[in-house]
Formats: sequence, structure tokens, C-alpha cells
Amino acid sequence: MRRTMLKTKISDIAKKANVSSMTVSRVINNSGPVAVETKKLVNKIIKELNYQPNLIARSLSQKKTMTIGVVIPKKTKMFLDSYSAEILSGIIDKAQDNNYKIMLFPRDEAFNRKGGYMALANSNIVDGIVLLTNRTDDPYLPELMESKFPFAVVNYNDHSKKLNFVDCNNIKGAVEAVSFLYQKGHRKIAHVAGDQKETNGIDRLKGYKKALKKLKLPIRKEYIVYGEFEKSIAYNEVDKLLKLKNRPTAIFCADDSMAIGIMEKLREKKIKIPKDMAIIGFDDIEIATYQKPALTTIKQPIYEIGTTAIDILLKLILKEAESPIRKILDTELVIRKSV
Amino acid sequence: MRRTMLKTKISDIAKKANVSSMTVSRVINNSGPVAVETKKLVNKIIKELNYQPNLIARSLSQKKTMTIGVVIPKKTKMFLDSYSAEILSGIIDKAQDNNYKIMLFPRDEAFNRKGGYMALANSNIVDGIVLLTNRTDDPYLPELMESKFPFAVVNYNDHSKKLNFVDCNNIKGAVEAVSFLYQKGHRKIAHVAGDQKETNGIDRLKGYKKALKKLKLPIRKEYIVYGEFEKSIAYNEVDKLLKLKNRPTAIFCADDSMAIGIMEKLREKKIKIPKDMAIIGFDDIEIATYQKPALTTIKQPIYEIGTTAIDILLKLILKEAESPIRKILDTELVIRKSV
DNA sequence: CTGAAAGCGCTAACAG
DNA sequence: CTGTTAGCGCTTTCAG
Repeated sequence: MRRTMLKTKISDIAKKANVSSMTVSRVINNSGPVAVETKKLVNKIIKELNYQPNLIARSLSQKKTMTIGVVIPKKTKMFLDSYSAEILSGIIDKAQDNNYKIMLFPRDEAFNRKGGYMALANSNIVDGIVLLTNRTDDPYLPELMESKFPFAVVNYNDHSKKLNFVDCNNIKGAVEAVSFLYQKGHRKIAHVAGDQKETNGIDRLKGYKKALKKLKLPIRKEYIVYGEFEKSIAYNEVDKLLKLKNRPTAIFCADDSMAIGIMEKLREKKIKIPKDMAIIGFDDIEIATYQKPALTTIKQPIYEIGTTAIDILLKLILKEAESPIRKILDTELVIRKSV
Repeated sequence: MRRTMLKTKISDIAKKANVSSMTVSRVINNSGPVAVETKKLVNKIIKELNYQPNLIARSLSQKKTMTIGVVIPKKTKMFLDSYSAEILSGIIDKAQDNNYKIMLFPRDEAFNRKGGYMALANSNIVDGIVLLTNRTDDPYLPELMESKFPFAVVNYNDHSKKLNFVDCNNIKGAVEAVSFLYQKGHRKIAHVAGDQKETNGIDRLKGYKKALKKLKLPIRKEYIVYGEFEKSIAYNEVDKLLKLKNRPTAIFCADDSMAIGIMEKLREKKIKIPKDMAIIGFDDIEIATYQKPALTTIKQPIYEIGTTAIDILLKLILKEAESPIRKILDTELVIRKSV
């Protein structure tokens, strides 16, 4: 005979209150009518026995888990950059506000081997997923788009696909950045581009070119280098710009982390910012403020991107709207000292 | 008649393979014997129908979820400091390695209102929990310690309680920090202490005093100020030290973030580091390296603290060891430029 | 090696 | 207002 302390369940409450399990269930969930007296009694016993519903059983019965899966890039990139971290904060807070729990899924080899997004979708442990991984060459995305499973992608902007996403207006932001440099007197404006496998990187480069055209400035191939959204790569690649005979006087960086890498290089080479070289970034991550000089940048509503992703996802889960849902948030020029 | 596409379940496979559900279950879980031919057939059909087990149903039946809950502080602190983020990385990776999923629980008012740790424990959605919240005055911890529910606390060091924890050797690390300052010629050594409601803060202060005693230096009350592990508070509090007639020549900061706040203040006041004031921190967070001058500090094995928390928790979940399990990891002096 | 029956703890649907 | 029945999709147990 086992002496294991069994968890109290709904039937224990029912027995003690001399009612059926259904009545207890109704009290707990405030669903359906229950006599005031009965309700009181049941609630009293629930407290006495410190009863907590078994959420797994409830999920099986209701076919919903009140849990959202968040697929995050592999650890190396994630968490280290405050950008993803802040998006995640937004996601967590908004989910919490709506009584949803958050489950994290690092997208590593194991995740892919096990079947990627669809395996997750079909395992019934989450009601929907948010993707913080946003490469255009993602081989697992198409089947997710074709399925009915609720999902939302952060920072992947493609109107040609049946994609639910939230993004900021990258092209407009980039145009604003370049225009600001122009307005400050710069005519030789270079661009350190982001990863061209992400729509963010693509769009900011597009915006850069669009602005030059608008300003009647030539688009010079040698003024564009590729930093892959990696600080260290940008740090190295910027040399190509600095070596140029017709050296640019300003650089629009596709994100702040690359801008910071570039400022490091300029400091080492004793190139004064902004006198000898003006720098403008994109994102407005926390450390942008702490740079010397403080980084002028295009601010994304990062936290809000996270909350919006949940807004979208909940609409899909609750069937309050049809896929595709798309949200484009506005950026804002933040003028500091590096331009 | 509904035309909803129902998810294929184990009985669908069974029917198609002309076997019972049990046989299919055995194939999936590699539990119990199945004829080679049968196994082949079943596996083939599983692939054809792209079957994924319903993990919720499995959890209900097996009374385990293969999920670990991680209780994190409210968003404001979390994620912003790379310290917690790196611990979380360790937790996620190690959990993943052992086929456990991660669920995040921000510890906010709602979390407490709903019943805190025990409500989580009794809801059956996680097999164990890791606490990244580690205040000594946590009112919910005692009942968790008395329960049989598997849990592990990060950075809470109390041998008097039935507490499963992982921590670094704070006292030894603090002694090493102060001794290093002494060795560099400093005799007037101040301490900006951490939160005294965390054992980390308490222990580092203890270590500071212990070192002074060992070195036959007086413990001066005015040389100790309290920064609460908050950069901004440290930034303000350090003024008390700077105003002193008998101003210290070195400061041991209870963590790097406070050290960084203090360096900011010193820079503003044109106090040269390390010439006029030597600074040593604790933790070795990522940005410590990027300070000017780069911060000398006591390095904690941060990532490893995260993985160790999972090691402990899994031992408890799998009943491979009895509570309390305690792990103390070693620190390491990292000499850079601020001393 | 395989299967039938029962059950995990809850709730939907229906009946009263 | 309350209860009964059935079922969510899986696994445990027992029987063969």
C-alpha cells in the first residue's frame, strides 16, 4: 500500500462538498450557474485543501494550453544583444497580461531535427508560436504558412506571402537617417548594410538607395559594405570604406551594434566622431546612449514590437481576425552626438 | 457534419497498421517488444501521416511534462542585465540537452496573487522549478522548501535551510578582490556593497571585512556604502566616499554594474582610474571588458551557474539524489586596467 | 510479441 | 441550479 501523498483533485472537493465534480468545475471556472450557498461551500473547501486545478488535464479536455511558444535563435546571438531581449520582454509581459504562459524553444539542430515548427505545432503543447528567427531562407517557414496554425513573425516583412508579422518601417527609417546626414551637410554617405538574408537588412539598404536617389546623390558601389548585423564583421569591413581615396564623411549603419563596432575602429584610428566621420545607427538599443559620443540613431519601438507580436497571435488564436495580419510600426530619429 | 481536419492520433496509426494502439505506443517510445516487421510498418505509416504525439495527453497519463519552470524577476531587471540573461542561456541549453522544455514565469504581482511557487508546483505543468529570484525575505520560499517539489535556487546561499542551490564562492572571491588591491599597494580600501537582502550582497560584504581583518587593516564604517546592486544607486552613493577627507584610494564594488556606474561618476569628476582611484568589480559581465579602462573583476562562471542549476534540478526530479543539494563554484580574478 | 481495459483529471454536452 | 455520461489521446497494467 503506497503512502504517497496524492494531490487533491476536483473529485476530492466534490466528495467533501457533497456535490458533483461538475459543480466544482463550474465554481472554479465561473462557468454556468451555481447556487450561492453551494459556491461558498465549494470555495471554502477549495481553500482548505489548497486545491489547484491540474492544468494538463484541463488542456487535454479543452484542447488548448494557454501557452505560447517563442522560437528564439541559438543562444550565441540571443540574450547577448539587448534588442532580442527587449522584444522578449514585450512578448512576456503581453502574454502574461492575457493569461498566457510562455515556453521557449531555441532553434538549434535538435529543434530542426525533431521537425521544426510543425512538430511543435502538432505536439499540442502551445496554442500558437512567435518566431524571433526571421531569415528569408528559412526552410521550415513555408509549411507553417500553409498550415492553419497560429503564428507571428517578428521583423520579417514580406507582403507577398501569407505571413503574419510585425515590423518597423525600415525603408522610411533608412531614408530619414540618410536625409538627416544630408541635412547636416554630408554628401559622401556610405552604408554598412545588414544581413541580406533578413528583410531588415534588405529594406534598410533599399531605403539608403532610395534616399540617395531622392537627394540626387550618386549610388556608389564602393560606399556599400556588408556587416551582416555583426559588430565584429562591421569592425573589419569598415576598413574598406576608410581606405577609399574618396573617403565618405558619414556612415549610415544598418544597426546600432555595427555602429558601435565601427566607432571602436574609428577611435583606434583616431578618426574623430562626428568631425571626421559622422555615424548614425538603427534600433536604439540601450548601450547606444552610453557610447562616447552618444549614438545618433533611428529608434525602433522594440518593446512594442514584442507586445504587437502577441496581439497578432492572440487575434489568430481567438479567431478574431484572418491571416495574414501585418503591423508596421513607425521609427523615430533620435539625435545625439555622433552626427 | 464538420469538415475540420482532425489531427492524426495514435489510433489512426493503429487502424491503418492493423495493430492496437499499444503496439504503436511501444514503437513510438521504444518501450516493450515489437516484432521487427510490425515496427517497420508502423514507422512507415507514422511518417506517411506525419504523426506527432499529443504531448499533453502523454503528460496527463505519465504525470510528467518534461518541462522546467524558470521563475524570473520582473522584466525591468531581467534581460537588461546580461548577468541573468547568461544564466538563463545556461539553463536553456542544459535543459534542452536533457530533453526538457523551458517555461518562463515572471514573478510579478499576478504570479504572487495566483499563489506563488506552490500554485505553480501544484498545477502539474512543470516537473520542477528554478528560481532566479533570490531574496532572503522571499515569503513564498519556506513552503516550497517544506514541500517535496523539486526546485533549485540560483545565487542564494544558505546552508542552514533545506535549500537546493548553486552559488559561487562569494566570500573567497571578495577576499581575493581586496587582497589584490592590497597587493597593489592600497591601504584605504572602500566597499560599495550589494543588496543586503541577497546572500550575494551579504557574503561579499563579509568577504570584504574578512580580508581587511586578515590584512590587519581597520574596518571603517564610512568606507562602506550601499549600492543595492543598482548602477544608478551606486552612482549616487559613491559621492559619500569621494567627499571623505580621508578618501579611499580603491573601491571594491559588489558587482560590475555598480562598478560601471561608479566609473561614470569618476569620469565626470575627472578622477583618474586607476591612478587616483582603483576599481574592482564582481561578476565579469560582458560589458566589463568594454569599459575604459577595462574593468578588473572577480569572474563568476555565470553560464555554468545556469547549467548547474539544471543539473541539481534533474537530480531531484529523477530522484538520483536527496535534497538539499548544494553547489559552490569557484571565482577567478580577472586583471584588466582599472586597478 | 500483442491486445483489452482502465485510468490520468478535467470539461462539453446533454438531461433533468 | 445540478448531475450523468462520455471523451480528450495517451500509457499502465494485466492477460494472453
